[in-house]
Amino acid sequence: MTIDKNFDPAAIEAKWYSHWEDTGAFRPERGDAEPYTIVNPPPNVTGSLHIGHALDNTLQDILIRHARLQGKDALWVVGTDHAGIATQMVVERKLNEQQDKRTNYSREDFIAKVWEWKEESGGQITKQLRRLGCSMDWENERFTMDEGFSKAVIKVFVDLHKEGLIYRDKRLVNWDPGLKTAISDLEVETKEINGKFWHFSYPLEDGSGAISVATTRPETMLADMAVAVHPDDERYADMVGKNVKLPITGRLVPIITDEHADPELGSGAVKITPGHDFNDFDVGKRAGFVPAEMLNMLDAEGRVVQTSDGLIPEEFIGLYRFGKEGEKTNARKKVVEMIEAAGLLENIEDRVIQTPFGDRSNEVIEPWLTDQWYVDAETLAKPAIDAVRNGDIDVVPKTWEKTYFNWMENIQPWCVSRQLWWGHRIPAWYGPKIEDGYTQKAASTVTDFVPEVFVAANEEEAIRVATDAYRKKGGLLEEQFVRVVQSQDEMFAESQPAIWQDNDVLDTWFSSALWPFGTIGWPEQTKELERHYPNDVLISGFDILFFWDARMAMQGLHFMKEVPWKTLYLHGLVRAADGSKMSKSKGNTVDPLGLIDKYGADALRFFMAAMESQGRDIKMDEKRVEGYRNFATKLWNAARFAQSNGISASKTLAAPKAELAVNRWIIGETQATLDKLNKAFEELRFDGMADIVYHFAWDQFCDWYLELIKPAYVDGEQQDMDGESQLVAGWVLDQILVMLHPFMPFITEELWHEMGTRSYDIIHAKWPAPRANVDTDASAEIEWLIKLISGVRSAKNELGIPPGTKMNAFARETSDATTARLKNQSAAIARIARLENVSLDDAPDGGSIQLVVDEATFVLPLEGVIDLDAEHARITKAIEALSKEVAGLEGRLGNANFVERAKPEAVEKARSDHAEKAAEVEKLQAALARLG
RNA sequence: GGGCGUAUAGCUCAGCGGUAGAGCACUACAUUGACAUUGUAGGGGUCGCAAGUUCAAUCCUUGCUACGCCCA
Repeated sequence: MTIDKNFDPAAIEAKWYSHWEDTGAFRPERGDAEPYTIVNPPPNVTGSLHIGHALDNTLQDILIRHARLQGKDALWVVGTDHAGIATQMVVERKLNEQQDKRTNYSREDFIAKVWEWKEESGGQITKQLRRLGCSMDWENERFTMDEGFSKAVIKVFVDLHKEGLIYRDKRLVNWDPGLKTAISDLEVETKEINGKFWHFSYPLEDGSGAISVATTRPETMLADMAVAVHPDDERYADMVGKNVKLPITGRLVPIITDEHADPELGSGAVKITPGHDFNDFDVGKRAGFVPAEMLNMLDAEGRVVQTSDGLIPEEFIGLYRFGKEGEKTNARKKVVEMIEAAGLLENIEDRVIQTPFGDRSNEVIEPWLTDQWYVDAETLAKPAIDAVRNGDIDVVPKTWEKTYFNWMENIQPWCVSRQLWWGHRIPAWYGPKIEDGYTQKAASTVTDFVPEVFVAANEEEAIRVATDAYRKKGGLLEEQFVRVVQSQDEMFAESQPAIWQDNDVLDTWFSSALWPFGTIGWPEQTKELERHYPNDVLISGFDILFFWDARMAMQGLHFMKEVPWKTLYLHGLVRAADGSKMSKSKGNTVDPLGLIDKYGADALRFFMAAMESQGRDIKMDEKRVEGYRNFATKLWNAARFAQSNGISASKTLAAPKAELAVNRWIIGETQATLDKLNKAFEELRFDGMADIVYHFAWDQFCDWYLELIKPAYVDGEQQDMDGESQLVAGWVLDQILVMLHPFMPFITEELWHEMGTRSYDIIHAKWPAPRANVDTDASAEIEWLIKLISGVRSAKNELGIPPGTKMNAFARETSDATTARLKNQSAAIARIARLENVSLDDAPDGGSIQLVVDEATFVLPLEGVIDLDAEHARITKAIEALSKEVAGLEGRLGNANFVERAKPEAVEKARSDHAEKAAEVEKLQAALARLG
């Protein structure tokens, strides 16, 4: 086996990934080992891998591979999210392309079509995650709508309902007229748009005058129910209690007082539309209107409908609330025109308006009065707040705690019903109120019909529960049973006791909140559940802290009585090179698969790790990805070099015994690197991890160690490497491969096998634990050698002497230790520093380079080649730089305050630094004097 | 309006109570030798501004400025 001259990532990536997957390498049987668990944020089944996924999943894979190398029973749960709205939109769009539409199908048929789409085109992202090298447990891949998980979702709904933590309520919701569904507060994005502020004059009923109101939404005046003024506003004191006769509708509405009216804004009086404005809803409730009485004037698509008092003129019915692209009708415009025609339009101001938009549809959200299901988030949030406060959940970086607390402490009821077909259908059935009589046929009452609600895990149980309930209330005969129909209309059409299921589905996030336990068996009490809950860490972007993380904390604590994960690690966004947010519409996205094609998955992964410093977004920098591709190439070539020098796979896990200083040194460096790396893992400092391995592999191992042990050429032929160095180099290379494996799984697996026959793949190797000591003598010797070599190289470079020039050296004032080192390292000195002979005799007269290394001065004569002036300048420059440092240290040491009050270590260090540098200055000055 | 974050070399970013580092870029030199996806050497920073604390501040505190994000 010989390593190819060229490193081609593509050639090895597919090979090793399928090997791992085929051999079950991602989930080895380790039932007795300490468990380690991460659940992957389930990507949308419609999704494809974007750069954010690449970051998120790389970080997780690093931790999972590391845990696996540590011998833990590492489980990385993977699956996809059914993504209610997103998926339904995709399939509807496909139908539209064929001049077809969802409503041409029954609910069942449409859902069947979505499943069909999912089987054919969904889950593309799972293939792409494989290309990134993610070592997930594919054998147990989950889907938020698979049978087991759905069971968990239904159970959670039923149980929360039983506990009173889920309830149905009529109140204003954020209604998306584009998608025709309610959405939660989190799915609303407030944006500033340029709008207008219309000032209308509302005449008083008694003809005694008028009151001026201003609004940004004139069309809603059709459903006005009051005019409010501030209780302290003297201007309107005598009007309070009177009625206004609204223009257009002629509705009589009272002038009321409410703190909400801001005396400073406009005239100080505001129109109140409780059915279409969140503030007005509250004002309306305070004024004594119950939600069921509040006037609604819009349908699900935002078109005007008749209010229950029938006062909206016929010409308005069916008009869209305001004009926008594609909507020819415009209730807003018509209202303003009619007000103006009536002479009641006072003026129009330009104004920037905070406007709510649906995050998926980008439609202006309409506050709409409907019955929806709500989760009592406040109650569920409390334990989740405590868990972070008392450290059961460790938030990394800590700065996010404040954001978490702030949101959780002000949490609002969570609207979880969605008017969609794709998703978990709400397990609630409705039936007639017993006191209304279930055989009631009065069609006119159907609209306002308030049903009996039966929440049950399935239809059978719902029938049972409903039957029991009706019998108990005496509405059913003993032999009668409730049956299930499709809708309330069907029930009213027939004179039979019947129930029908809620048509809505649950918010996608309601189900994904159960991911940490629903994927590992719950509600069954499985062994997996016991072993892998709580999960060890959750890695997520901060953008889903509220959507997902916080809700997992709430549901996990409620149903499992334990936190879902011990650590919550939040990372930032990957931004475009210019710092802007990547988005498809801006066209500035970077395709991670393209980067993998170009530089290899290992390079992209290493980039993600290296750039991930806590609490900061990552700016895309393709040059750095390229740099890490170069790093992989470097490693490849180092292994090739090793192989060609008889270095092969280490036979030992422990560091080999070594006599040579260079080997003792590199073993110590390996240990030191490992210590630093382990610490970085503990602290989840991904950038630190990458930095540590990178510099050890490249600087220490390749640039110094391999150069130092490289055998010399004799008569054009390279000599054999000594056996000890072969063993040690093989061992160190193995340690590097293993340490690097979590970051660069593909190249490390390839080289692992190229270096020799192995009894296991590197994915299952043992994390290094050399327990070697740092040999301080050996380290000092090699550090000295490096200083000497660097000094010679640097001097030659500055004096313009070709680096290959061979010279001799004469050492002055050498200590015994230096004399010994010179002897020990003579081969390396000759080969790398190109000093063929280092003599302890006096140097001959004439031009020479003079180097100070510790106590000794090395004189390198080269008659006729040394430019005396240049050498003079070089030494002078060095003296100047050093003298500056010496002066600084002297200043500090001369300061009584420093000597008395600074930490003793600091004073001691200043003293020794000063002595060392002052001595060096002296030696350089002596050298300068000798130069003449 | 409230909260959070960021400001360090030309660029992208680490860092730290003892006067600064990496990668890229730049400059010079090098090549029968693992690697030009390379090597060696080098230049480049009053650490956003101001005040305070301290023997000592790029680091801690406060204020300011600029940019970004979240919530209302």
